[in-house]
Amino acid sequence: MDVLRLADALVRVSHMVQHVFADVSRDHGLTPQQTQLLCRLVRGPMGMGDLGRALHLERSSLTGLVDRIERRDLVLRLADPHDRRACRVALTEQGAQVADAAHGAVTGRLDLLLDGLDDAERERVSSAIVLILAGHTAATGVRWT
Amino acid sequence: MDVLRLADALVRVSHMVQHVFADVSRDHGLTPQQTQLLCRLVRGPMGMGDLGRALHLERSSLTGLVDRIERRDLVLRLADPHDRRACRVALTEQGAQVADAAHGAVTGRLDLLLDGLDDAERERVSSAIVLILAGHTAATGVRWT
DNA sequence: TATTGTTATACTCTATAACTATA
DNA sequence: TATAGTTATAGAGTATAACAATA
Repeated sequence: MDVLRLADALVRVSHMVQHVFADVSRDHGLTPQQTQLLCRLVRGPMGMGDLGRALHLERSSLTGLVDRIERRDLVLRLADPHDRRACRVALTEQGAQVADAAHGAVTGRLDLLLDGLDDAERERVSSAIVLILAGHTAATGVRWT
Repeated sequence: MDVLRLADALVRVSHMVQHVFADVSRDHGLTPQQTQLLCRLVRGPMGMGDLGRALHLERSSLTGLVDRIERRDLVLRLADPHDRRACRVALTEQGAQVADAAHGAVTGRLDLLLDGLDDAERERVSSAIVLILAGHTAATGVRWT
Protein backbone atom coordinates (compact mmCIF):
# COMPACT_ATOMS: atom_id res chain seq x y z
CA MET A 1 0.00 0.00 0.00
CA ASP A 2 2.84 2.35 0.85
CA VAL A 3 4.68 1.04 -2.16
CA LEU A 4 3.13 2.91 -5.02
CA ARG A 5 4.58 3.54 -8.44
CA LEU A 6 5.12 7.25 -8.85
CA ALA A 7 2.96 7.32 -11.99
CA ASP A 8 0.05 5.88 -10.03
CA ALA A 9 0.63 8.32 -7.21
CA LEU A 10 0.48 11.19 -9.69
CA VAL A 11 -2.81 9.95 -11.12
CA ARG A 12 -4.34 9.67 -7.67
CA VAL A 13 -3.17 13.02 -6.40
CA SER A 14 -4.44 14.52 -9.62
CA HIS A 15 -7.93 13.15 -9.01
CA MET A 16 -7.83 14.50 -5.49
CA VAL A 17 -6.84 17.95 -6.71
CA GLN A 18 -9.67 17.81 -9.24
CA HIS A 19 -12.13 17.23 -6.42
CA VAL A 20 -10.80 20.18 -4.47
CA PHE A 21 -10.94 22.24 -7.64
CA ALA A 22 -14.54 21.23 -8.27
CA ASP A 23 -15.62 22.07 -4.73
CA VAL A 24 -13.96 25.46 -4.76
CA SER A 25 -15.37 26.28 -8.19
CA ARG A 26 -18.85 25.50 -7.03
CA ASP A 27 -18.37 27.67 -3.95
CA HIS A 28 -17.54 30.54 -6.30
CA GLY A 29 -20.41 29.90 -8.70
CA LEU A 30 -18.14 28.54 -11.41
CA THR A 31 -17.63 25.27 -13.23
CA PRO A 32 -14.15 23.76 -12.95
CA GLN A 33 -13.52 24.60 -16.61
CA GLN A 34 -14.43 28.22 -16.06
CA THR A 35 -12.10 28.42 -13.06
CA GLN A 36 -9.27 26.98 -15.10
CA LEU A 37 -9.91 29.49 -17.85
CA LEU A 38 -9.91 32.43 -15.46
CA CYS A 39 -6.73 31.28 -13.73
CA ARG A 40 -4.94 30.94 -17.06
CA LEU A 41 -5.64 34.57 -17.84
CA VAL A 42 -4.21 35.98 -14.61
CA ARG A 43 -0.85 36.48 -16.29
CA GLY A 44 -2.42 38.59 -19.02
CA PRO A 45 -4.66 38.37 -22.11
CA MET A 46 -4.26 35.42 -24.48
CA GLY A 47 -5.39 34.63 -28.00
CA MET A 48 -7.90 31.85 -28.56
CA GLY A 49 -5.27 29.66 -30.17
CA ASP A 50 -2.83 29.77 -27.28
CA LEU A 51 -5.64 29.46 -24.79
CA GLY A 52 -6.98 26.38 -26.52
CA ARG A 53 -3.58 24.72 -26.49
CA ALA A 54 -3.07 25.59 -22.83
CA LEU A 55 -6.46 24.19 -21.83
CA HIS A 56 -6.25 21.24 -24.23
CA LEU A 57 -9.47 22.24 -26.01
CA GLU A 58 -10.60 22.40 -29.63
CA ARG A 59 -11.17 25.94 -30.79
CA SER A 60 -14.91 25.52 -31.08
CA SER A 61 -15.11 24.23 -27.50
CA LEU A 62 -13.21 27.25 -26.32
CA THR A 63 -15.52 29.59 -28.23
CA GLY A 64 -18.46 28.34 -26.19
CA LEU A 65 -16.58 28.42 -22.91
CA VAL A 66 -15.50 32.01 -23.50
CA ASP A 67 -19.01 32.95 -24.69
CA ARG A 68 -20.61 31.75 -21.48
CA ILE A 69 -18.12 33.38 -19.17
CA GLU A 70 -18.09 36.59 -21.19
CA ARG A 71 -21.88 36.79 -20.73
CA ARG A 72 -21.19 36.94 -17.01
CA ASP A 73 -18.72 39.80 -17.48
CA LEU A 74 -15.76 37.88 -16.13
CA VAL A 75 -13.75 38.10 -19.35
CA LEU A 76 -13.96 40.09 -22.52
CA ARG A 77 -12.63 39.77 -26.05
CA LEU A 78 -10.24 42.49 -27.15
CA ALA A 79 -9.35 43.16 -30.76
CA ASP A 80 -5.81 42.10 -31.69
CA PRO A 81 -4.15 45.20 -33.15
CA HIS A 82 -1.81 43.12 -35.34
CA ASP A 83 -4.30 40.65 -36.79
CA ARG A 84 -7.87 41.54 -37.52
CA ARG A 85 -8.93 37.88 -37.54
CA ALA A 86 -7.75 37.32 -34.00
CA CYS A 87 -8.90 38.40 -30.58
CA ARG A 88 -7.32 38.44 -27.18
CA VAL A 89 -9.27 37.21 -24.18
CA ALA A 90 -8.75 39.28 -21.04
CA LEU A 91 -10.06 39.22 -17.49
CA THR A 92 -12.42 41.98 -16.45
CA GLU A 93 -11.80 43.57 -13.09
CA GLN A 94 -14.47 41.34 -11.60
CA GLY A 95 -13.00 38.33 -13.37
CA ALA A 96 -9.60 39.06 -11.90
CA GLN A 97 -11.10 39.22 -8.43
CA VAL A 98 -12.92 35.92 -8.88
CA ALA A 99 -9.82 34.26 -10.32
CA ASP A 100 -7.75 35.43 -7.40
CA ALA A 101 -10.30 34.28 -4.84
CA ALA A 102 -10.69 30.86 -6.42
CA HIS A 103 -6.95 30.36 -6.74
CA GLY A 104 -6.45 31.32 -3.14
CA ALA A 105 -9.16 28.95 -1.99
CA VAL A 106 -7.69 26.03 -3.91
CA THR A 107 -4.16 26.51 -2.62
CA GLY A 108 -5.52 27.20 0.84
CA ARG A 109 -7.34 23.90 0.95
CA LEU A 110 -4.38 22.02 -0.43
CA ASP A 111 -2.12 23.60 2.16
CA LEU A 112 -4.29 22.01 4.84
CA LEU A 113 -3.32 18.62 3.46
CA LEU A 114 0.38 19.39 3.57
CA ASP A 115 0.64 19.48 7.35
CA GLY A 116 2.61 16.27 7.46
CA LEU A 117 5.45 17.64 5.33
CA ASP A 118 8.24 19.83 6.62
CA ASP A 119 9.67 22.69 4.57
CA ALA A 120 12.57 20.69 3.18
CA GLU A 121 10.26 17.92 2.04
CA ARG A 122 7.89 20.38 0.38
CA GLU A 123 10.76 21.96 -1.46
CA ARG A 124 11.99 18.56 -2.62
CA VAL A 125 8.59 17.46 -3.90
CA SER A 126 7.96 20.80 -5.52
CA SER A 127 11.28 20.66 -7.33
CA ALA A 128 10.59 17.15 -8.54
CA ILE A 129 7.24 18.26 -9.92
CA VAL A 130 8.87 21.18 -11.72
CA LEU A 131 11.18 18.67 -13.37
CA ILE A 132 8.27 16.49 -14.41
CA LEU A 133 6.40 19.44 -15.85
CA ALA A 134 9.49 20.54 -17.73
CA GLY A 135 9.59 17.11 -19.33
CA HIS A 136 5.99 17.48 -20.39
CA THR A 137 6.66 20.90 -21.86
CA ALA A 138 9.59 19.53 -23.82
CA ALA A 139 7.43 16.72 -25.19
CA THR A 140 4.32 18.72 -26.07
CA GLY A 141 5.28 22.37 -26.22
CA VAL A 142 2.53 23.21 -23.75
CA ARG A 143 3.83 25.47 -21.04
CA TRP A 144 2.52 25.06 -17.52
CA THR A 145 3.45 28.54 -16.37
CA MET B 1 10.20 30.08 -11.58
CA ASP B 2 11.91 27.25 -9.77
CA VAL B 3 10.41 28.58 -6.57
CA LEU B 4 6.89 27.29 -6.64
CA ARG B 5 4.58 26.75 -3.73
CA LEU B 6 3.86 23.06 -3.41
CA ALA B 7 0.12 23.68 -3.64
CA ASP B 8 0.59 25.41 -7.01
CA ALA B 9 2.86 22.64 -8.19
CA LEU B 10 0.18 20.10 -7.32
CA VAL B 11 -2.46 22.03 -9.27
CA ARG B 12 -0.24 22.24 -12.31
CA VAL B 13 0.85 18.63 -12.31
CA SER B 14 -2.78 17.69 -11.88
CA HIS B 15 -3.76 19.56 -15.03
CA MET B 16 -0.93 17.89 -16.89
CA VAL B 17 -2.08 14.45 -15.75
CA GLN B 18 -5.62 15.32 -16.85
CA HIS B 19 -4.35 16.05 -20.34
CA VAL B 20 -2.53 12.73 -20.50
CA PHE B 21 -5.65 11.04 -19.18
CA ALA B 22 -7.81 12.74 -21.82
CA ASP B 23 -5.49 11.74 -24.66
CA VAL B 24 -5.26 8.14 -23.55
CA SER B 25 -9.01 7.91 -23.05
CA ARG B 26 -9.63 9.15 -26.55
CA ASP B 27 -7.14 6.64 -27.93
CA HIS B 28 -9.21 3.92 -26.29
CA GLY B 29 -12.56 5.27 -27.44
CA LEU B 30 -13.53 6.47 -23.97
CA THR B 31 -14.26 9.76 -22.29
CA PRO B 32 -12.03 10.62 -19.31
CA GLN B 33 -14.97 10.06 -16.98
CA GLN B 34 -15.58 6.61 -18.39
CA THR B 35 -11.92 5.72 -17.98
CA GLN B 36 -12.00 6.85 -14.37
CA LEU B 37 -15.10 4.78 -13.75
CA LEU B 38 -13.58 1.65 -15.26
CA CYS B 39 -10.33 2.06 -13.35
CA ARG B 40 -12.22 2.44 -10.06
CA LEU B 41 -13.87 -0.93 -10.61
CA VAL B 42 -10.67 -2.88 -11.19
CA ARG B 43 -10.51 -3.79 -7.51
CA GLY B 44 -13.99 -5.30 -7.64
CA PRO B 45 -17.69 -4.37 -7.93
CA MET B 46 -18.98 -1.33 -6.09
CA GLY B 47 -22.41 0.00 -5.16
CA MET B 48 -23.65 3.23 -6.73
CA GLY B 49 -23.30 5.11 -3.45
CA ASP B 50 -19.66 4.25 -2.89
CA LEU B 51 -18.89 4.79 -6.53
CA GLY B 52 -20.49 8.23 -6.49
CA ARG B 53 -18.48 9.23 -3.43
CA ALA B 54 -15.27 7.94 -4.98
CA LEU B 55 -15.86 9.80 -8.25
CA HIS B 56 -17.28 12.88 -6.54
CA LEU B 57 -20.56 12.64 -8.46
CA GLU B 58 -24.22 13.07 -7.57
CA ARG B 59 -26.12 9.83 -7.78
CA SER B 60 -28.14 10.93 -10.76
CA SER B 61 -24.99 11.84 -12.68
CA LEU B 62 -23.57 8.43 -11.96
CA THR B 63 -26.74 6.74 -13.17
CA GLY B 64 -26.24 8.27 -16.61
CA LEU B 65 -22.53 7.51 -16.71
CA VAL B 66 -23.13 3.87 -15.83
CA ASP B 67 -26.03 3.68 -18.29
CA ARG B 68 -23.88 4.79 -21.18
CA ILE B 69 -20.98 2.52 -20.42
CA GLU B 70 -23.25 -0.41 -19.66
CA ARG B 71 -24.74 0.01 -23.15
CA ARG B 72 -21.27 -0.66 -24.50
CA ASP B 73 -20.94 -3.83 -22.43
CA LEU B 74 -17.99 -2.59 -20.41
CA VAL B 75 -19.79 -2.83 -17.07
CA LEU B 76 -22.95 -4.42 -15.79
CA ARG B 77 -25.25 -3.96 -12.82
CA LEU B 78 -25.46 -6.91 -10.46
CA ALA B 79 -28.20 -7.34 -7.90
CA ASP B 80 -27.05 -6.82 -4.32
CA PRO B 81 -28.01 -9.99 -2.42
CA HIS B 82 -28.31 -8.12 0.90
CA ASP B 83 -30.35 -5.09 -0.22
CA ARG B 84 -32.95 -5.26 -2.93
CA ARG B 85 -32.84 -1.51 -3.51
CA ALA B 86 -29.13 -1.53 -4.28
CA CYS B 87 -27.01 -2.78 -7.15
CA ARG B 88 -23.35 -3.46 -7.58
CA VAL B 89 -21.53 -2.23 -10.67
CA ALA B 90 -18.98 -4.67 -12.06
CA LEU B 91 -16.58 -4.76 -14.99
CA THR B 92 -17.35 -7.16 -17.80
CA GLU B 93 -14.45 -9.19 -19.13
CA GLN B 94 -14.12 -6.69 -21.97
CA GLY B 95 -14.37 -3.81 -19.52
CA ALA B 96 -11.54 -5.25 -17.45
CA GLN B 97 -9.37 -5.50 -20.56
CA VAL B 98 -10.08 -1.91 -21.55
CA ALA B 99 -9.47 -0.67 -18.01
CA ASP B 100 -6.17 -2.47 -17.87
CA ALA B 101 -5.04 -1.17 -21.25
CA ALA B 102 -5.99 2.43 -20.44
CA HIS B 103 -4.33 2.31 -17.04
CA GLY B 104 -1.17 0.91 -18.57
CA ALA B 105 -1.13 3.58 -21.25
CA VAL B 106 -1.52 6.39 -18.73
CA THR B 107 1.23 5.18 -16.43
CA GLY B 108 3.39 4.39 -19.43
CA ARG B 109 3.14 7.93 -20.73
CA LEU B 110 3.77 9.40 -17.31
CA ASP B 111 6.82 7.20 -16.88
CA LEU B 112 8.29 8.86 -19.96
CA LEU B 113 8.18 12.15 -18.09
CA LEU B 114 9.98 10.76 -15.06
CA ASP B 115 13.31 10.23 -16.79
CA GLY B 116 14.95 13.01 -14.84
CA LEU B 117 14.29 11.40 -11.47
CA ASP B 118 16.37 8.62 -9.97
CA ASP B 119 14.84 5.78 -7.99
CA ALA B 120 15.44 7.38 -4.60
CA GLU B 121 13.83 10.61 -5.71
CA ARG B 122 10.82 8.79 -7.12
CA GLU B 123 10.38 6.94 -3.88
CA ARG B 124 10.58 10.15 -1.91
CA VAL B 125 8.01 11.95 -4.03
CA SER B 126 5.74 8.95 -4.06
CA SER B 127 5.87 8.70 -0.28
CA ALA B 128 5.10 12.38 0.10
CA ILE B 129 2.07 12.01 -2.16
CA VAL B 130 0.86 9.05 -0.14
CA LEU B 131 1.03 11.26 2.95
CA ILE B 132 -0.92 14.03 1.22
CA LEU B 133 -3.59 11.59 0.06
CA ALA B 134 -3.85 10.17 3.56
CA GLY B 135 -4.58 13.67 4.82
CA HIS B 136 -7.31 14.04 2.24
CA THR B 137 -8.82 10.72 3.24
CA ALA B 138 -8.79 11.75 6.89
CA ALA B 139 -10.54 15.02 6.04
CA THR B 140 -13.17 13.68 3.65
CA GLY B 141 -13.49 9.97 4.19
CA VAL B 142 -12.88 9.35 0.49
CA ARG B 143 -10.33 6.64 -0.02
CA TRP B 144 -7.91 6.92 -2.91
CA THR B 145 -7.05 3.22 -3.09
C1' DT C 1 -38.69 7.70 8.18
C1' DA C 2 -34.41 7.10 5.91
C1' DT C 3 -31.84 5.24 2.12
C1' DT C 4 -30.84 3.45 -2.77
C1' DG C 5 -31.26 4.35 -7.08
C1' DT C 6 -33.86 6.28 -11.18
C1' DT C 7 -36.37 9.82 -14.00
C1' DA C 8 -37.21 14.50 -15.76
C1' DT C 9 -35.23 18.66 -16.89
C1' DA C 10 -31.97 22.22 -17.89
C1' DC C 11 -27.44 23.49 -18.43
C1' DT C 12 -22.51 23.11 -19.48
C1' DC C 13 -18.75 20.86 -21.88
C1' DT C 14 -16.75 18.81 -25.93
C1' DA C 15 -15.68 17.37 -30.69
C1' DT C 16 -16.41 17.27 -35.84
C1' DA C 17 -17.46 19.55 -39.92
C1' DA C 18 -18.53 23.48 -42.46
C1' DC C 19 -18.14 28.30 -42.68
C1' DT C 20 -16.39 33.56 -42.74
C1' DA C 21 -12.93 36.81 -42.70
C1' DT C 22 -8.31 37.99 -42.82
C1' DA C 23 -3.28 36.96 -43.77
C1' DT D 1 -3.67 28.76 -49.68
C1' DA D 2 -3.34 28.94 -44.80
C1' DT D 3 -4.82 30.64 -40.38
C1' DA D 4 -8.06 32.65 -36.51
C1' DG D 5 -12.17 32.20 -34.96
C1' DT D 6 -17.29 31.11 -35.24
C1' DT D 7 -21.56 28.40 -36.18
C1' DA D 8 -24.26 24.20 -36.41
C1' DT D 9 -25.01 19.95 -34.58
C1' DA D 10 -24.83 15.95 -31.72
C1' DG D 11 -23.60 13.66 -27.83
C1' DA D 12 -21.64 13.34 -23.12
C1' DG D 13 -21.34 15.12 -18.38
C1' DT D 14 -23.48 17.33 -14.37
C1' DA D 15 -26.75 19.04 -10.80
C1' DT D 16 -31.46 19.78 -8.75
C1' DA D 17 -35.81 18.17 -7.71
C1' DA D 18 -39.23 14.77 -7.63
C1' DC D 19 -40.08 9.98 -7.54
C1' DA D 20 -40.23 4.62 -6.59
C1' DA D 21 -38.99 0.77 -3.98
C1' DT D 22 -36.95 -1.13 -0.11
C1' DA D 23 -34.91 -0.84 4.59
